Amino acid sequence: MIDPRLHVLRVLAEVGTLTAAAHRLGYTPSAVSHQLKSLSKDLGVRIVEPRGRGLILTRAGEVLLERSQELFTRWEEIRGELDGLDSGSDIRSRRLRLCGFSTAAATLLPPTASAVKELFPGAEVTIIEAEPEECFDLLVAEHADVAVVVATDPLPPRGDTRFEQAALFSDRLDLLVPAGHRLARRAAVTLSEAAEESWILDRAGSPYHRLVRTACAAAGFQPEQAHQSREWETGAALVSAGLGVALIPRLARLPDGFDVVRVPLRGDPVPSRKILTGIRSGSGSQPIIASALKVLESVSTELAQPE
Amino acid sequence: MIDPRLHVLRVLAEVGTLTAAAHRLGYTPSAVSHQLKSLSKDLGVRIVEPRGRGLILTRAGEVLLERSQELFTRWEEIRGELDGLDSGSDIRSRRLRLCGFSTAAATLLPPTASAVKELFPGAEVTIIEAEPEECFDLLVAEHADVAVVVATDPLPPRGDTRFEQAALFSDRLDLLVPAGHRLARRAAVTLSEAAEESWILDRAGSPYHRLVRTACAAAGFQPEQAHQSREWETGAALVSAGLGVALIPRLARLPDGFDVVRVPLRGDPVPSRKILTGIRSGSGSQPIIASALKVLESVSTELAQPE
DNA sequence: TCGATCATGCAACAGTATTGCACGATTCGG
DNA sequence: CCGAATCGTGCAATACTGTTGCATGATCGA
Repeated sequence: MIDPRLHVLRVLAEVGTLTAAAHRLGYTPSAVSHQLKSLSKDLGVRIVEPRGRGLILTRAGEVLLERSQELFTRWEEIRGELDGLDSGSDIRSRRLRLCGFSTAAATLLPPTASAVKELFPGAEVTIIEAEPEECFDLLVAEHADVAVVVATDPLPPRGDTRFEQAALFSDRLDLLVPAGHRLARRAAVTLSEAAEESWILDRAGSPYHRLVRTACAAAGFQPEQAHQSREWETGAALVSAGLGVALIPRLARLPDGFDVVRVPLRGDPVPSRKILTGIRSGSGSQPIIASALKVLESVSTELAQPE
Repeated sequence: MIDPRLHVLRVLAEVGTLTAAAHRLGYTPSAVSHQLKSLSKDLGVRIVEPRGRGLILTRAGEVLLERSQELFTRWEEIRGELDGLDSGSDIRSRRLRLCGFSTAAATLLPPTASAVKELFPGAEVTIIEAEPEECFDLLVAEHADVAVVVATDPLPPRGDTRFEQAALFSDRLDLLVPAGHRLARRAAVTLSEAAEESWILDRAGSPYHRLVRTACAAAGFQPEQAHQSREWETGAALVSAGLGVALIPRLARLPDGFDVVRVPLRGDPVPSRKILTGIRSGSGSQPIIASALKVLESVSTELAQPE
């Protein structure tokens, strides 16, 4: 509704080079170049200028971006208002697209989807699994309406007026140990009790790696990284083989067949990762989106409740 | 920048039938039908519904129109802000398109254009002659930036938030009489002194016809219409031939060679037609448009001054 | 009831946007 | 200091969205 070329401009402002922006948007550099050129021509104002071998926004470009955000927000509000009063017409029903990182997509979103479908009969609910940073791209591109992401991630734009973010719940971390481990029988342990263990982490630089290091630092030690794993499943396999211990979010379900034990952590604060929701600014006025957020909340407390 | 389909919807709301809207927009009915359909699909809301053999807006359509106007206004403001701070880049210079009814296009706009061109070197200034009602269409379609119209015209949407209208000046009306007429030598006359004359007017229903009748009614008589003329020039020819008298705005210049005399009118109020300017709401923040309005004002007082 | 007016759907078409590739400019590593 | 890599841009070919023209069914006025 609002000129999509503004999205292109915004991505360019973030990444700094036209090529990277194009890649992220699924266009070719040539296309992005033309879009910006035509936008600039339509406005009669120069909005980008070469800086090194990349492009930066001119003052006009920055102002354009800054001010136009209000348009997007306002538009989402209007959409919401429209949905609200269009009682019962099902020209194409409602449509809701939920996106989230893998764990969320597997555990949180399916029950949410079916609950929303019950509240809005005839609505079409889609689930998209995507990396957290990708999620926000999906939001702006209108390929998704609600995002569920991990707060710790590198690029959840903070204070970005494009989005409204809200804390959903804290996903507590459990200590994952082999079946025969000295801590396996304990009802709960503090993180520092595992300070001397060998640790299985994601590779350095990854969001999860940072999360674990931060938690351990808060407990007063540096984990010794013995092995790397990206997926919970491989991590569990390594733990099961006695190669070390790991932290795993309560939400992450493991396949059967691993000889491992989840030991709840206690402490103050209790180690956890923060899950939050994101929507396009203003889109919360759309009934189906508002209701999705509500359902998400009840679903997540329900999942987090069992200890 | 804002979705142009909203313009289509607005015109439809005004005229009531898709075919008429299409005709006014220069599209075929088929195209308009598809535009509305795609808009409706994108929104997931029914925005028009059949009423008789025309279409009317649903409640959602009305709200959409009402609320989206703010977007257009805001966008114009942003444009203005951009133009303001883009100091000295001439990527395509500024561009200004003035539109006005025939007399204005002939007398008011040319000096305005050249004055603006001096203030904004390298700016490209265009003049478009158009009927007053057409002028507003040109504004919304972004084919023109400033309109100069006669207030008396049938469809200058009053209180329409799409436009900002401002009184420019009062164009006094002169009495046009043949050279040897009994009033020809007078320095000024009241309108009622010509009550018994034969009158040359535009055809009934035209804006000018209404204007003259209103003026005469204020002076206490009904003009007897002897002949019809659409253009000032033919009217002057008829007057010159002794077939009657006419009212002609001070602004309207007549070609040489007619044996006619302009006699200024006096009275309270002095018979005149009101000229006003129109711009898209918010676009007044664009420096070149603001300056055009300013220049227009000084140009018109200058033209109206000589007696 | 007949004729006129209207909105809509479908296939053909036109115009716009995108792609792929080549070129010139800039930067970084050795 | 130089070569390789990366970047943005322009041009012709292509793909696509949006428009046209016409036929159809529906509604209204006389």
